[in-house]
Amino acid sequence: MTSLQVELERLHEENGELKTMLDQMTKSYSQLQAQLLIAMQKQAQNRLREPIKCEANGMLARQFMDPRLSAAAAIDHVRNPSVAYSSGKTPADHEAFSSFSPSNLNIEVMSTERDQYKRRLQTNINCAEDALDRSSQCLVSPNYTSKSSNPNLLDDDNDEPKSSTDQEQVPVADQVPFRKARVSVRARSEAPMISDGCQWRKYGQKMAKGNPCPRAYYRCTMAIGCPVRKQVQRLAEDKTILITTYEGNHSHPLPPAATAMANTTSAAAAMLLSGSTTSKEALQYHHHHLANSGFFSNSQLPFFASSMATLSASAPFPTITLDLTQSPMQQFHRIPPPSSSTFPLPLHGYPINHQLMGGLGHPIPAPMYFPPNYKAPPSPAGVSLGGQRSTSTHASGMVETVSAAIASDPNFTAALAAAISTIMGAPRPHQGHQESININDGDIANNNAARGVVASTNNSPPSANIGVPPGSLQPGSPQLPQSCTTFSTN
DNA sequence: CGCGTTTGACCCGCGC
DNA sequence: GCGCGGGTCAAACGCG
Ligand SMILES: [Zn+2]
Repeated sequence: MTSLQVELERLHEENGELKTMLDQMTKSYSQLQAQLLIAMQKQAQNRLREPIKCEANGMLARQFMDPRLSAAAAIDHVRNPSVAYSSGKTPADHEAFSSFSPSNLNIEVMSTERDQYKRRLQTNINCAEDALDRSSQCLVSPNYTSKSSNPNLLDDDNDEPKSSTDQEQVPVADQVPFRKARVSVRARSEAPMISDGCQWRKYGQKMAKGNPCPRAYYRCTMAIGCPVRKQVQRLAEDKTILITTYEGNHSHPLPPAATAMANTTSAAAAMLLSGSTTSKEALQYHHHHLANSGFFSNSQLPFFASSMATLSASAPFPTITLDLTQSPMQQFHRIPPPSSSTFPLPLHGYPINHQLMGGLGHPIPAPMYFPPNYKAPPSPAGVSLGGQRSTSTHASGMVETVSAAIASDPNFTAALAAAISTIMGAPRPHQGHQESININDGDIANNNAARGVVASTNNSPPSANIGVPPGSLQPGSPQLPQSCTTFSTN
């Protein structure tokens, strides 16, 4: 009895420690991510400024524009990331890469926002930055703001008073840009909706043009003003594949269960952005670079998955597509649409899958799809945080929470890796260059919540989704936190 | 009765 | 100006 008690106590302590650790990790993760995103933005901007030979589409125009404009555009661009995940089986399976990683990601980037962007740029040049919507901003918890008090996150900002810009002048809350970018995720799922840890309210449904299956529109309801939207639609050819397209950044802290997705999309969006701003070549370069750089060894990044990236000139919005459909074994090579080009890119596939699929620490009811070959995170990941613990995730109560939190770690690692890799490889062919980035914290002023829509919680539609445990909010991990640091890329 | 979904109207950009 | 298509609004619906 006594020994048991002692043991129990010990466990409690350990638990506490773990929690703390987790919290810290989460924080740093968030910070890193924010930094990363910012860095990416920056790169994008730089890229825009330099007249690079981009094969591309609309981007060219931008590039040649007034630097400022382009910068603004870039920013703007960045701020609205939209990411779509598409999963499904790949139509063709070449063996592109073998992947040890659970899922091969197929990334398609359609960088075709051009016209709209141009326009937008022209119209609100004055402060694209401000204009960035706070809407898509993610706020950071107050505590987060330790370092970041400098108001300027972008160099450009200096030039222009961000103060009263077009609309609301919120402190620069939006470090993370992406206004229009979209991230689409493809995943096999019988459930009507993938549980991504967020709460969604359906606000519309429409028959898509070339698809028998209707497209559903959801809005994030975890916070009243949250600008995040998502569209869910089944693939016409294969109805078992669900395509979820995300747009915007959460303006509120996310529960652990939701961070994976959020982070993933953010990273993808960032990549998209850097990619879009980058030429295809650059991307390839990036990939190559990554592959060759000893920076990360595969062993260290168990979660890395190979993926394909596609740039397309025909998409309305810059969109990046992550294909989670494949199980590790079935690799595939996606066949790019005629107008797009694909190339391999490293991305963190596993975690996504894991999380996306609802593989959080806690058991989730049916709706979720678990990857057939899903295994506990490879312990080799020991290097990475928390990897080892995640294996032992079936606990209850507190542990559950913790494990859930931990579950997101792998993702964290992957996301980070992806992000970093993007940064390192993509941007400048010419290496060696240091940039310091300052991010300030902001708050979000945006509240268009005023709409008639009532906020409600719970995402699960009748049949499927599972919500996230209400209590498991993770204040410390806003999707895009801010901080200020220096990044060196080379 | 409250709240989320349903569903047709409505809006808006775009091409003709 | 018109039609189309993607996207959103919001009154009505219907489920606990
Ligand atoms: Zn949200």
